[in-house]
Amino acid sequence: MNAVTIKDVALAAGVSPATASRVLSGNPATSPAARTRVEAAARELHFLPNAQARSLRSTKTDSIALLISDVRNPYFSDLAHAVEQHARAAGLMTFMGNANESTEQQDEFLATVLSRRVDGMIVVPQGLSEQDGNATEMLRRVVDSGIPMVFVDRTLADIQVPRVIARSREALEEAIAELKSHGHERIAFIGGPKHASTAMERHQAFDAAIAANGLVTAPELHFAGDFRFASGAQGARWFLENPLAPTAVIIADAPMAIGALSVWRERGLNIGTDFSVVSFDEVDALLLHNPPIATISHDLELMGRAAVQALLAVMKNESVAPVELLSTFTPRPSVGPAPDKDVHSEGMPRA
Amino acid sequence: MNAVTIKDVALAAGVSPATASRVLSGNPATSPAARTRVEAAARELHFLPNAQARSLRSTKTDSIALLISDVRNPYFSDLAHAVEQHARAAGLMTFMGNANESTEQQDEFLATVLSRRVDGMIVVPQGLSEQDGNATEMLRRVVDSGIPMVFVDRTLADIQVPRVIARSREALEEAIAELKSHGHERIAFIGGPKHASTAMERHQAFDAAIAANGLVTAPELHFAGDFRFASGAQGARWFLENPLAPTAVIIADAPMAIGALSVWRERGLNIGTDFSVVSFDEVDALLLHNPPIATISHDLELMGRAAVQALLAVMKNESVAPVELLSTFTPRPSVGPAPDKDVHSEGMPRA
DNA sequence: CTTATCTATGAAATCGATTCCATGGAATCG
DNA sequence: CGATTCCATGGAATCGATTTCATAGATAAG
Repeated sequence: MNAVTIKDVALAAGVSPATASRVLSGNPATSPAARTRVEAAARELHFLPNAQARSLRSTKTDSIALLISDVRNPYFSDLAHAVEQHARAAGLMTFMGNANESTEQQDEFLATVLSRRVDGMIVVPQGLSEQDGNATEMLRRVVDSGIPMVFVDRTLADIQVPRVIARSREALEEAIAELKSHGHERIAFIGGPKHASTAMERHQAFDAAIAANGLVTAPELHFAGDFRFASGAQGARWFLENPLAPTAVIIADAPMAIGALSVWRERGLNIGTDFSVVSFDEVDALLLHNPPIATISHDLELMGRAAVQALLAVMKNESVAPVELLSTFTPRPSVGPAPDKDVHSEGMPRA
Repeated sequence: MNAVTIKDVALAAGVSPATASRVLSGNPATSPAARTRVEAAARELHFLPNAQARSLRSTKTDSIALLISDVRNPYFSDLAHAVEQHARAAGLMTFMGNANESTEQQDEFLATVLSRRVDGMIVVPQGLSEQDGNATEMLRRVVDSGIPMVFVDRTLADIQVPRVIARSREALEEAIAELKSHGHERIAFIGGPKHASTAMERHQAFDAAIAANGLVTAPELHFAGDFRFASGAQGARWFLENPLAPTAVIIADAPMAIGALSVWRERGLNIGTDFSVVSFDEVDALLLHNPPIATISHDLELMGRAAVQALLAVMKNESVAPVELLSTFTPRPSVGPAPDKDVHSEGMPRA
């Protein structure tokens, strides 16, 4: 492999490995003479330090791990990109892992990364700590190991770690007020999986906003998806067949929204006319859709930056206050007047 | 941190560290008695081996690195997901890095990963080796270091490494034949950046197919983008203002296609009527678009699997033949009859 | 019953860096 | 000028595992 070790460099430079090490790691206790010769030798030999040996001794790695829930969800890839760029600016390499919405894969990544050592971790956590203790056991162990860690986007109720999350309450209020002003009274909600705190937060905020606006509140208006395409498609069918005949729907993330829209398009329905749609997350497919979909979105660049800042603070042993970012509601033509008749009886072209 | 070392486990189990190590790494030269006691002690103490120490000695890490060009491009996140799942199935952890279409970030990741040791690397390489030697110098050094490596999706002409790539020639032939059958004669091409081999391959295949079909061939029909949203938007304007008044356009990747479509939509143009569009990559936004966009797509699950298989073979010192996957053309309503009059004169609503 | 073979084990070397400690020589001080 | 501090340096210990090597004890072979 890379046969060049620091001994080779030291030999070539005519100094001891200790001195070579000092020069290469910027220790000031080195003479200019030694410095130039070691540097020349290192360059000459293409010396690349063995990070394992280095951090085995020094316990520093200049790298962090980032665990996201789903690489293929643009929400998370945007977040990942932001985290990576800001970490890079702080001199930290980012190792990305994909939990794939599974606690097993989350645990595997955590264990690997913990045993390979990183200086800190930014985690979008999964799991239902309350009901299913061992779903988050590994995570708790990692936290207990003392490695600097922050949660981003999602949290776990019973694991206390600095966090950067989004608050959708206000934006949902706006969205629902907007729907109400268009005459909608029965609004459905296609939500996310219980293991994601964001799903719970959005669901509760939805209920609160519905109640505050005096609109119809019923468990039948809530569909439990899993934040992925297929469950959005299911939700779309559920919506069409809903006995309460809702005239609008709010969807808790983009992949589900896309799944739903693809079903509705197939059935020839007209969004904004037959019924109204608001989705979380602002992604190309929703903006390019005809009509464009009203969204509740997050500034992921900001979220990524805040997460990195929080982690850097934790790494410096500073105390970090939780960060709550506000979501933004953007009205678009996917919200239109509530149809006179139910979309479910004759208003619907072919269902 | 994780204060529990193998010595603690050995002590607790009443054996030497050597025996503990043998038990924990599955060495058969261990007595059942020792085995049970060490295993119990390890479980008891929540022992997590220090991967750095382990692989410092053993030079095995059970992990690979995956370098992609752009996390936010769904094409690559799909590929990443496939690679990750198949690597996982083979017992390998994947560390993902994002080159962000920049050779600098590519080099940083390569250096970090090389110095932290991984057992192999799957790389979507960037850079123009022919013209700009040092753009790929680091990559060459990594290859020379002897670490098992395969290229996926893209290649570099002068670095010989097993590869898994896609061939678009046939699919482009089909696409262009389809366009021709609809009466299109002047077809434009919005291509990718020179540093990506896929951009070159698609461009050449386009030229070949155009020539084979006896259609208009002219440098003015080619726009050089960079595989990203903004350059697609530029390309869209370039297309509308093109003096040769092309009636159809093929776009070399999805982010550019989305950028272009958003411009055209803003101007109120009707795809499939005013002019026809074919895009590479099959992503939600293109399928949900109205009308759906005809695409030339790749089986990324297959590509990811092939890449992992190739890497595993290289790691076992087997020789690996290059893999070429065929792209698939899927006609959709974004391809329609060529307009009688130029879209560029009066056919165009408001430009 | 003796010798040869095998098995499980521990002590010690090893991987490649960093860091503690001791030291010789230069610089500073009284 | 002698005593003291400072500086750069090399030798050796260290990080936490794996692996080599030697050995005691058990087993098989003659």
